[in-house]
Amino acid sequence: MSEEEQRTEPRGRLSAEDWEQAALDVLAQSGVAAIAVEALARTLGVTKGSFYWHFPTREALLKSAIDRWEQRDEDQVLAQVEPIADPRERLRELFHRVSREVQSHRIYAALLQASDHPLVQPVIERISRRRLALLTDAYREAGFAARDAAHRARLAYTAYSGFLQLNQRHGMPRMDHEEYEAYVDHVITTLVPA
Amino acid sequence: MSEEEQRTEPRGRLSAEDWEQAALDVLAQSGVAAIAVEALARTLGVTKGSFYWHFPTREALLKSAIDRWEQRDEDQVLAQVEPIADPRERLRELFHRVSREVQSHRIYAALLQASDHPLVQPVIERISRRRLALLTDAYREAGFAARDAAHRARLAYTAYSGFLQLNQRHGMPRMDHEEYEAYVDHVITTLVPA
DNA sequence: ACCCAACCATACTTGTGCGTATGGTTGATG
DNA sequence: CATCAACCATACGCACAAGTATGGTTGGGT
Repeated sequence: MSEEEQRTEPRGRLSAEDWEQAALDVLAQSGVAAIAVEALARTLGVTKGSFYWHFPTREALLKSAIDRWEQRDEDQVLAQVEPIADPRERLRELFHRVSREVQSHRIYAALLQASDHPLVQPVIERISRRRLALLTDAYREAGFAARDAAHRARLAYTAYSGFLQLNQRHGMPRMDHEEYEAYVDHVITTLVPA
Repeated sequence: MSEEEQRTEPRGRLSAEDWEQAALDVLAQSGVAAIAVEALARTLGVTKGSFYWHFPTREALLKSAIDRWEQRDEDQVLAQVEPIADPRERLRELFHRVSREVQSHRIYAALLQASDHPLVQPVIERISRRRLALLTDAYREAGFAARDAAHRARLAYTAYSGFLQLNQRHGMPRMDHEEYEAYVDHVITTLVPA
């Protein structure tokens, strides 16, 4: 979680997807509340007149953008991790991947912070269930009893969420790259059975 | 984290503290954004005219209320846990206490969710530092090397934050009382050295 | 060349919540 | 019992962001 990413605002006419992408960028950097149609219009070089041609309402944009992200992200995670046969190795890889991604986790963190919003609450719930199930299955395959697997998965997932919460946006004493790597290793050796 | 708590709205004239307490109640249940002066006035049975006698602005109320909570909460935690001599026992007690408190953690969770707010950001930062230091010290006393102690403390604290985030307000598959106890035990045996 | 659908600008209306202005009520105190 | 400070009500003003109404522009197909 070190590099920066930036979208290039499209020149010329816009499509609904352009608005969704712009919304996701703002979401990643400033949270759900910062997604305002006039502000978005400014960054896209147009006015709200354009927006309300593509979407009936701000909520509609939010929904489309978030759904688009959820789809992309979920496919990506599953494709990268599911094929790994050994469950311990799969868990380690999962932790490592998660520790290196940037934009997608920024968005998840932003959604997490706005999880009282009626539109994002079900998204968070779906994602939590899916990822928790992914972890739980891996732990079971790794030899954990059903209950312990569920608990360990929950622990891992809450640690992940809490980390996003406390680091990305503010909060904790920051770590440099080297210490961050050491931390990730510590987490893996603590939470993944040898 | 199972019982409910409720403040009784005071009859008769109000003081600044009454407003602060009401604000904290709303904060615990509905988050920072829900602290609105007209809404608060309604629940207190008065109008905004009253509010602006006690406080110059909404932000001032927020600051006072949060500061009051931070003070109370910090004193309480430290008083209850610091006297325990054995570091492992202290850690276990800490986890258990944290798992049973309600209102104070609701408030912390609410603040966590609003940690991009300029007024709560420094509060979260202070609290994170203090609690992280508390944990780190305990792990060091328990025999961890400096680096490992810091990492384990961070893991424990992020798990705590993430748990609050994902449970209290929404998100994860909910647990009944018995399973919750089992989960806490799992966390303790996983994160506290035997 | 023209025309229509896609796209955008301008100028509104509306709702919400903070803050202000001003005057009324109450209770402790001399 | 009179008075003054503490407390509260009512009625505003104002800013900000969403949404609406309406008309203008642009480009690709015929």
